[in-house]
Parts: sequence; C-alpha cells; structure tokens
Amino acid sequence: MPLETFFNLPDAKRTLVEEAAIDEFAAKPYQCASISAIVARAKIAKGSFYQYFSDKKDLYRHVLRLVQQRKKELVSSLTVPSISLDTFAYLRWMIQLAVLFEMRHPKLARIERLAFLEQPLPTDDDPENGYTPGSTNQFKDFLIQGILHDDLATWVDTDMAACMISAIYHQLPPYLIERMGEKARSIADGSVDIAYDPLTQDLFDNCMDLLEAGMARDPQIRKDFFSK
Amino acid sequence: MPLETFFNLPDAKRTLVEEAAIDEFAAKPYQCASISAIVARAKIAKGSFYQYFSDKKDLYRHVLRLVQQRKKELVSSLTVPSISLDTFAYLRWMIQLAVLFEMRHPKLARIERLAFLEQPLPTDDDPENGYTPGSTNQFKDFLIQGILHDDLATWVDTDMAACMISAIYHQLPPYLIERMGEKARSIADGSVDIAYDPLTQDLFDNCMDLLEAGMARDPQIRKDFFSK
DNA sequence: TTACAATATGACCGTTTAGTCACGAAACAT
DNA sequence: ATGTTTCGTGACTAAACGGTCATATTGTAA
Repeated sequence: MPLETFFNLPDAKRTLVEEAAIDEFAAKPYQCASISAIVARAKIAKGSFYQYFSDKKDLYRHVLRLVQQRKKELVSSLTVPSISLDTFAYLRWMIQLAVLFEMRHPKLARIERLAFLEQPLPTDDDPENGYTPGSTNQFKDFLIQGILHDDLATWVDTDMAACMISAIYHQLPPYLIERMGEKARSIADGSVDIAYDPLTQDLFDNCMDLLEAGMARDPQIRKDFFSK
Repeated sequence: MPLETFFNLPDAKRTLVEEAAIDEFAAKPYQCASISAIVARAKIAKGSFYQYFSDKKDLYRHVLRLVQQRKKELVSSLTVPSISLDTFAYLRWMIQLAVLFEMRHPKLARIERLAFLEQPLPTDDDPENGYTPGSTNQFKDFLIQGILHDDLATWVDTDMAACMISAIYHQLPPYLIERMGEKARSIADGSVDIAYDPLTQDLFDNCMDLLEAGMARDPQIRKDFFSK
C-alpha cells in the first residue's frame, strides 16, 4: 500500500502522479518501467516519490487497483444485465464491457492486458489476487454457473474453456476497435450508443456465434444436444 | 543479419552465444533483455559481441529466425498430415504441434509468445514479417481455405475468428501442459507418443469440440447448417 | 620470418537506473 | 514565538546499461 503521505496529497497532485504512472506502465512492461521517467513526468522530486511509495512494486500494485476501480466505475455507469440473464447474453455483455473499457481507458486496458500476460510476475504476497475481472478463474466459475443454468453443454471442459475465453477476452478488444474504425470514436465520445449501433452489434453477433455454435458447417458432435 | 564473423565461429562457440541469447530473451521482454547478461553467460567479451552482431535488434531477429527454424525441424520430424485433410483435423494437428514445441523447446516457445504479444515492436523493415506460423494472418488464410473446402460455416467472420484462434493458439499450450502433469514429461522425453495417449487426446478432443461446435447446449443459430 | 588481415578483449564512455539522505520549507499545536 | 511533526527536495551512490575503441592475439599466406 502507498504511504499515508500519498493520500494526504491534494487531489490534483495525487492525480498527476497517478497519471504519470499510468502513462509509464502502459508504455513499458513492469520490469522496464522507470521511476525516473514517472517522477519527471509528474514533475516531482525523486525523494518525494519515496515519501509516497515504498518502491516500484508498491506503485504498480496501486495502479492495478486503480484499473480495477475504474472498470467498476464503468460497470456502475452502465445498464447491468440481470443475473438471471442467459449465460451467452451475459458473456456478450462482458466482452462489450471490455471493448468499452478499451475505448474509454486505452492505457488502463493495456496495463490490465500486460498484467494478465506477464502472469505470475508481480503477484506475490497478494492473497486476493488470481481472481480479477477477466481472470481465468472468474471465467471458470462463470462457465460452471452456465452449465448449472442449462445454457452450456454438459460436456464442456470448464477449465480449458475458461483458459480459451480469457485469452480471447484479453486479445479481442483491440482488434474489434480497429475493425470498427471511425465508429469506435463515435462510441467512445458518447455520440453513438454501442447497444444500438447495428454495425457494431453485428460484430458482436459474429463473435458470440463462434462461441455458441463453433465454426463447423456440419457439427458432428454436439453430444448432449442430440442425445437429449 | 549477423556479421560474417559470427558464422565463421566454431559451432560450439556459436551455439553457446545463441543459447545465452535464448536464455535472456526467454526471461525478459525485448526492451529489458540485457546484452551484458548475454555476454556474461556466453563468456565472451563485450567487444566480441559487437563483432558478431551490429546491435541488440540484430541479435533478436537472429533468435526469432532460430525459433522458426527449430519449429520447422520439429514439423519435419513429425508425420505431416496431408493437405487434403479435414480443416478441423488440421487445426487439431497445429495445436498439437504447438504443445509439442512448448514441451521440447519451452524457452523458444516463450520467445515466440512474447514476440506475438508485443506485436509491432521489433518488426520494422522486415517485409517477410506478419506471416509467421501462428500469426493471425496465417490463420485467416487457413480459415478461408476451410470455407472453400466446405468444412466451415459460410457465415464465419474469418478475420475475427483468426484473431480469436491465434489468441488461443498462443495461450493454450502452457495451460494444456500444466494440465497434463506428469504425462507431459513422458511425452517430452519420447517415452510416450502423444498421438496414442488416450488422456491427452481426450484433452484435444474437448478443445476441438469447443472450436467446432461451440459451447451452447442448444445452439439456435447454426445458420447455414439448418438452412442448407 | 615477415606481413597482413581477421578476431578477441576489457577498459572506457556517456547515460540511465532504483534508491538514499541530509537539509530546508512548511504546517500545526502549544 | 516556540517546538514538533510532516512534507518537499535534488544532489548523491553504486550499479547497470548499450555501445566504442585502441590494443592484443591469432591465423594465414608469402
């Protein structure tokens, strides 16, 4: 945790430091991120930094906490689907959320992605770790619920499916946004609502079709569907 | 390209340098990889290194070339499926190949993964780039062929599907190997043939089922199958 | 043996790094 | 006004970085 001194800071200054840190951690992987660059960008003295944070890892964990916080804020600002929603409708909503987060906070999204891909690098001694939004564990529980709700085929290997979906969840949003082109900007600035844009929803349709029904023209397996 | 001096080296010494570089690039992302660490591990002088390579990027590109080369060697040592194979059987073979590569050359596999994730960092002025095994572009062409062969549903968005599959292709092998546990070691050392190990093939079955038929218990879409 | 080219070397350069610390400027209570 | 705590600061350390270069060693041909 950052030292109390950091939280005693006036909001403007604290935000300045946080923004500088976000810039740096979005630009470089954790190992290469430079404290010197951060204090230069935040226009504070090197010594001041160490009055706020005990070391680089301390700052990094704080930034990761910020990422989660901003994502929760985004969720709060959205129409949250009811829990009783169809599993795939909820999964679609989650991917849509990831895309929105990528559009509104590209740097934070990049930090989250880097943290996911670097896997067990800076995640020591943090017991609440391993279960963040988008994590493999979260998707696993989600899929188990899907089977219990009779939405998913019973033969689905939830562990492996969770690994595959989390890979997609972290890799797809930047691609989708590039694919959306100009439209992405209209949605990001709020002039277009993503939920009512037919072109974007077509993209999500295609994405969900792949997850729901796979890619085969003539699926031979579909085990419990045909034996139901 | 490395300088001629490097290729004039005795095999043992050249290999030593390459192994040291592989160790380093597998341990750290490109930006953080240290020349000093490499020359220390290879037990050569700093000056010697710069008689072999013009700079860090030069070495890195050479290592990436080594990765592709070793992968091709692995392919050559395997029973290559016929081109007329079913699309999904071929895709299954590709994933199996990725798993084998991860088992036999974990460091090289890690370098390949890092290169894929860092995306357009060290890929300048290399025209043959953007189309390496496992790249999104390669999967896209592969999927188009799949549609032409009538194996894939015609509505599949090949661009997006390629993005999803390449994400899985790079993320899944380490998970599968961890999942295989002790069995992975038996296969890696050759005492068990992956193609005839029922437990492993069960895993691949589940993986391919997900790609082929998706996850829904009762797929509503399956557009051109039901309208065929 | 001589001459010349190819290769090997580590001290060195300028820069950057994470982290420290003595000191000065506030802020605050008494 | 005085004492005390908190905060801000930039010079500083020791180490590491990528890269250079003059020099030393080796190999080869004459």
